[in-house]
Amino acid sequence: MPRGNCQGQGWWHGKFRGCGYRLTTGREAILDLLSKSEGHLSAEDIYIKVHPRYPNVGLTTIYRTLDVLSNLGMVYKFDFGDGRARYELAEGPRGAHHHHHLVCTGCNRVIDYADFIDEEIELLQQTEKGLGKKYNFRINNHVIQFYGLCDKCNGKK
Amino acid sequence: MPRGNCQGQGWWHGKFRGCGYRLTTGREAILDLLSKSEGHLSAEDIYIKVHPRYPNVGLTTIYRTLDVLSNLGMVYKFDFGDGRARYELAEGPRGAHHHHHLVCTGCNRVIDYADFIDEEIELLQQTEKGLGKKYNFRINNHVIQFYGLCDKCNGKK
DNA sequence: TTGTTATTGAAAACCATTTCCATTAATAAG
DNA sequence: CTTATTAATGGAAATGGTTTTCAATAACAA
Repeated sequence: MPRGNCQGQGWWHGKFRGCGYRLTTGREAILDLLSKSEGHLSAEDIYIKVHPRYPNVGLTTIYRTLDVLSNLGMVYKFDFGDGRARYELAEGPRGAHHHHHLVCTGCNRVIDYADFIDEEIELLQQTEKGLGKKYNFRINNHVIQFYGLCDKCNGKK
Repeated sequence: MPRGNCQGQGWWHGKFRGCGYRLTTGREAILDLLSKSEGHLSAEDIYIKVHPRYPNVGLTTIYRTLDVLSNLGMVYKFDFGDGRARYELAEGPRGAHHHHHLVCTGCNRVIDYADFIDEEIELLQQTEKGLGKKYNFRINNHVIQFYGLCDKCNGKK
């Protein structure tokens, strides 16, 4: 059964099955948590939330599942510079609320923003198109992040 | 002597001295290499190039120096998803050639591009301004990256 | 030249993530 | 439903980039 780029439309089950992945308790629990949480969860965050209820979902499984989800395009993986990866559901059941990130390098707080997002998306799409053609790339993702100091951290000097 | 955000104009020496840092052989060697290399060097890359000529510049010093340079804003630190940080001189002696990155998730190749860069910068500046005001952030950096498959990796399926 | 102290290297510690491998369980076939 | 196949699992161990420790060194100011 095919495994590669399985970019479908449906939700969990169909997508998993269609790509030859099995639907397990752990995977459902992780997807469930992600869809109920407000973004930026680390593998450990997820473990701490999921493991008590599903004691036979280990940290290893969390990592493996996140990797699968990431490859399927169902989850985005971010690096906010604090030494651990963060994960976010790419699109909720009721459609995406696209946003980008504003990261405080002082306290590692991350703010989702959607201001100016339309202009950003517009520009990104043009750029993707142009770059894709020029460099012969099949672009399927992008990252925009701003780094700075939040008011609290800025005050502390 | 002050250590914090020392965003000056001059080049190495002045900047270092002004911030209370000492100018050492190792630091000069690292800066020298960075200014002569085309971007995206990892700490190890730098070590391999610098250590033979300066045997008493260890990997630890490389990391520490890169950290200092990064804090001074003289070097940008990037994560291209291959598990190691990459560093780039923020601005060459003859001024910056600003660019963003196009990363192949297949072979980890990184392409610098400067197409559309003017529009990107323009939008980024507007966004920075707006976000800074709205969220009370002192923004001093940004990242734009595109991820995809280069022609070779795309062909392989 | 000398005193102060930032900087250094080597080794050890750190810690997020990955790998190993024997066991378990999801799925398909009968 | 039962059984066979093999993907998935978890705990422990390994990995590997980065950071910390600490005694020795070297930049710099006096």
